[in-house]
Amino acid sequence: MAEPKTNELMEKLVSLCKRRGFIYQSSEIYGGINGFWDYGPLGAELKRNVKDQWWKTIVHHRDDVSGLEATIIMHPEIWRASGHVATFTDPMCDCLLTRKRFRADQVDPQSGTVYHYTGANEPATGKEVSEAYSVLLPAGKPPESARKVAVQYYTQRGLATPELLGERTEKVENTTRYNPENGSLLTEPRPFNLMFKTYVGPVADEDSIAYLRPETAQAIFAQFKNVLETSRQKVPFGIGQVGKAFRNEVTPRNFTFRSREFEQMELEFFIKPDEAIEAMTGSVARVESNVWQGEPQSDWGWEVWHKYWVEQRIRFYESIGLTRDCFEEYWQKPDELAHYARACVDILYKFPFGTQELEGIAARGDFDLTQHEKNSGKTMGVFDEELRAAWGKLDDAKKADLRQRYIAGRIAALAKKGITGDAATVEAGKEADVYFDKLAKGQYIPHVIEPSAGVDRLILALLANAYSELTTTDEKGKSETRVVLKFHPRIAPIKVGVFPLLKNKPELVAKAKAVRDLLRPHMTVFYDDAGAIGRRYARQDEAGTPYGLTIDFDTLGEKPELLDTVTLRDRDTQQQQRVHLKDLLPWLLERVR
RNA sequence: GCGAGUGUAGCUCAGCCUGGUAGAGCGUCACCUUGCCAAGGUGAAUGUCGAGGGUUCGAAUCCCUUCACUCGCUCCA
Repeated sequence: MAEPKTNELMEKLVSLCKRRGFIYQSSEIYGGINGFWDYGPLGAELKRNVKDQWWKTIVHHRDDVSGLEATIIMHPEIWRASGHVATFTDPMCDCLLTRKRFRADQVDPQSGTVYHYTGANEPATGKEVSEAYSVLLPAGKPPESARKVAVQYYTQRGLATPELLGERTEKVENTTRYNPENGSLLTEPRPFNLMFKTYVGPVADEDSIAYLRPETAQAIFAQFKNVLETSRQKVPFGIGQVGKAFRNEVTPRNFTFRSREFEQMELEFFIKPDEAIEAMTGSVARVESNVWQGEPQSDWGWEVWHKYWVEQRIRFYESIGLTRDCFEEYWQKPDELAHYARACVDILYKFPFGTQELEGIAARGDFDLTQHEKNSGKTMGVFDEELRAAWGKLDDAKKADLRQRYIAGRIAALAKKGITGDAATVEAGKEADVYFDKLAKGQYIPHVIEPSAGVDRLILALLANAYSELTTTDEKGKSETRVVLKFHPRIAPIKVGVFPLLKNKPELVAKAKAVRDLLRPHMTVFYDDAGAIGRRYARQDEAGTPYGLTIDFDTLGEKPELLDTVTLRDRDTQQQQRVHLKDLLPWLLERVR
């Protein structure tokens, strides 16, 4: 994937973004700051359009989704409940020889003989390195292999033919200070805090620590009950949110693709557990592969809902101009899934720098709400009158069948955690008692499907997708390459450019300004009278403006039958048509929204 | 965080090796011109040479430090 051509495209994109005002480096006048990017005039419009389109599609155009806008700083307990405090603060250490990084708590303990050195020198040149180093030699291996590793280390420090100094040995047991692969000493474990930390209130002490949210999802879970109450929604329903999130990434890379401050568009869609569906409808619908599942049905379990949302999300991308062949779907394999996930699909976009994740659609079970119920002590369950009624009519055989399958599922889950045999059977039985007791009363904790998209990487995908070059050759044989950004009209920062054919004719200028004023309440319009008309078209092509309007002498009535008509030029085809002013607004609105 | 490379006008880059006080093309702006695809003319603006320090009579140029970007490791719950 690292062909020069692709890097070239990224370089062109980066410089275009700056030149035309899509994306700038944050704090550029002070030398920039790693992992932060600003959106310029065109970028701000583009991003706004994309977020609006998501919001319209997910929230406004559906009855079963409500919106939320939560704060960036939340109670720190939220991040303990979600597991972020634990997983985002693991100490890490690096191999001093190969630079490979390890989680300090995941290094396998080893025993053997440690060979310590105080340094090394090079008799031929008199150079000396006085850094201490040591190598762990597993029992049974010859001492030469330890020395060989040490020699490699000092060679990296600038000695061509190092002679080791101050060798001494030491027996150790169960140490985690050495690389299991080559015996090299590791660096001291250092904390890697991927959450941005701050302090709430004037006193910066341990008790006032708070975090900038590393994802927007948790706020939705934390406000789940409030939204359920006030929106009068019933499961299945969703809560959507667009907002900033922050991660102290080790290495921000690939322009805005991995930034430390970024924006997410997340939906948490809450559904009934499969057992409840089965109790109410008799069976749970199955996924038929590669078949569109149609509109939501009452017998959908999590698998069909998951598939449904994958399809919905791809349709969204199609609606803003990304075709299916830009994507790859990656269904995570069972052993890759995070502990809380039942399934996860990554929608990958074929970026110039590689095929990378644009959106993840995870089936998270009831993990998050359960965690918050446990940590907050507040119930996250819902009550379903119909479920209670349906449960009352179930025969005992069906109940026993459901319970048996549930227990089998729990035993499998416990086995993953290392709990097996009688202990697992007993534990699963206890869980089943609690769970089915509640189901019988019509109570359950909803499960969730989470389509989670990164706005900034979507913007990058849209820019890469829109980028095209057009090479023209004039009559003198001089060829010229111009850039055209082929944004879908829905997301284009500027919808229409308005140009008087000539700027030294006041009637044309006045009429063009009138046309601009006619359209401006309804869409972004850019008026331009500088330079030749072709130049103005080209400038708008580069900004991705889908339509250009030219006001000429016919508009003013030079040919009476053409009075009040304008030339409408299409960015992608360069074709022109004449449109009457009275038809103009509906014609444009139909295409830009 | 490690290693390599890069950093000069809004953009693309020359100048650096061999120190002598900064240039080109494109773009931008103004005026003229221009009857539909970056036409032409005239004029103009724009640089703490990424930042800080050092060597030197003198630093874009040599040295050190630092920041940012690109690539390779690593990380991406």
